[in-house]
Amino acid sequence: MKQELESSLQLAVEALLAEHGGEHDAASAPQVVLTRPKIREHGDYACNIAMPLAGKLGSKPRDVAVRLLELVQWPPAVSSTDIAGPGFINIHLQEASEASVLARIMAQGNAYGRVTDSDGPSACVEFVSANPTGPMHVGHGRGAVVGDALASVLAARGVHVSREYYINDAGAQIGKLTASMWFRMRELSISGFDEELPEGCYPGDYVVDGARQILAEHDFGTLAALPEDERDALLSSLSIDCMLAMIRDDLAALGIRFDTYFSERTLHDSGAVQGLIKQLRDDGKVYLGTLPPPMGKEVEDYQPVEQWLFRTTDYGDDVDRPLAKQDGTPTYFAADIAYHTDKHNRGFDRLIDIWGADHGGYVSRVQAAMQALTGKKHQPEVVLVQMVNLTREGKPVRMSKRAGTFVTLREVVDEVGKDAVRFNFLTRRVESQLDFDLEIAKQKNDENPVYYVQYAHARVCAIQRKAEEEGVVALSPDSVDVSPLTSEEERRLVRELLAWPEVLEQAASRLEPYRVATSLMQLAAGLHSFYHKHRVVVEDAALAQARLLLVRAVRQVLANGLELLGVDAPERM
RNA sequence: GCCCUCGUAGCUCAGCUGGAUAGAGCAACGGUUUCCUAAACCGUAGGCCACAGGUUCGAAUCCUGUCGAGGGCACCA
Repeated sequence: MKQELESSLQLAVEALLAEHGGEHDAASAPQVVLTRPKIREHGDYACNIAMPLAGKLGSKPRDVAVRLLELVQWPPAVSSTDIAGPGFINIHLQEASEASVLARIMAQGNAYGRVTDSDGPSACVEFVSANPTGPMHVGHGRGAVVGDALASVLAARGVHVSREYYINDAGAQIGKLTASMWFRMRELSISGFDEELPEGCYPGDYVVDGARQILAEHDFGTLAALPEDERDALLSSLSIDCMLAMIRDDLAALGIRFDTYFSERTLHDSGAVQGLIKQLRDDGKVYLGTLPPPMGKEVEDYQPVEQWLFRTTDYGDDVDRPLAKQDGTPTYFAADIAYHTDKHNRGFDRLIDIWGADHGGYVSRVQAAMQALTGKKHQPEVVLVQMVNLTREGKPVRMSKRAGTFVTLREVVDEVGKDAVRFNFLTRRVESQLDFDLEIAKQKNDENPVYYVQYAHARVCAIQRKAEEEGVVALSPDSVDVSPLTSEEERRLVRELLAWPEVLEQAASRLEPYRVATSLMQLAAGLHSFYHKHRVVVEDAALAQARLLLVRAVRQVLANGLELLGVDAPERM
């Protein structure tokens, strides 16, 4: 509907420009964009096109608007238009065409607002990608929830989505994990063991649990008898599996599953990383050079060394970036561009990465590298998720992985519940830092917006049960006369439902899943407000049928939205 | 020193590819339950949109600067 209206107006704009002739032609016509006014009196859609056009033509905005309305050929659904304010064109739609949305929602069900497109673009959505060296913290959880919901929203709009977890199972941190595990295994197995945990190792209890699990399946004596490098290789693999199993379990508790777990190690083992570096060297995109010492940070051990540097400055980065460390092994950056190249080669049209804000400085170099390799700009598309400040009763909960004092994501999910965690993480834009208070999120009261939306859903279910009790049988949606729905509250609900596809479209195109959550809160508010003013199960059979259809449609859209967010839609609360 | 994000009601946040009177929840105050779930609803109060310039017919929104918060800045991931 919106597009129909826009193209109608666009034709009128072009006609108006033609009237003026001269240097104005259709190609120079400003783009007509309709908006939904905040104020109801301003119609269902509003357009500001007369203002910029007036500037172009040297006449008054209101005169331009008048002439446009003379020229335009509206689709039949338009009931009236008017010109308001400095020159806004306000468009009012016929109620019938609005209300027919109810039958459409019931016919389409879960598909309402969705787009299915077998030729649609494919996208790899990479998120979480936490090191398999310990449990996930709350910040990981936010990225996980945002990534998961974003993937769902994209899928709902015709994108063929694959959810992917990049396992950082190579590098020094894994060595630390392995050493920590071996320490705990010896501690558990050797009587009178009194060594101190080595510097840099992970002190958390989860390591002890992991060590116990591995010992349950592997004999300590056999392990101890192995040559050290052989034992390290085996233990690091077992440790990673163990940590990954824990992470998957934590993700499952949040209702998240991935299509692919991609191991960084395989990129090294297959020679993909070295191959990439060689290729870049052959292409002259890499050179041997020395980087200046980093600014603003105390670095005692800086020493100028020649390194293989990627010319990312040619593609908008601040400095060239090293691909290999002093000891010759590839940097994380080298592996990561090999990884992104792999994704690109797998044929994805879009690469979308959800990263924590602490990786913000990393964006331009990966985009630069990928542009150098594929020629595509802004690839990957990176969504930076800001930090979560965990508090309890307003006091910050200090977290340190090294000290082993952090609150894990799992503890929070267990304490607060999956739905509350997910919804709270999804009601805010990712750019804003998020305060998450354990005591507030735990309360099952109105400080928790998730219950507000879920309650609206449960409430419709209660109405449906009541209708059934009273012997009111819902007619086929097509045969319900919706003309009795004339009150302010009813019309508001219809308008909210009508806007739903646009909400999904915007959430997908802007990579902003929070729009779904805020939209659901508005719909829920409309439902609650309606509920208190009007009864559904009433004597007047025609009215009862119309209202029943309305609330069923509301329920359907609430359920659709909650499903996208991964939040349950309970029938009773 | 440089780069990124943020600064809107007492609190948590929407509104930001420029539009009409800056919104919601919580907290505060007052009201609503013979009636489909009060986890709800209705009302009142609450604002120099951090600050200062600029662009524009029009700026919370765009640009520049200042201040403040968070994150980042070779050989970690």
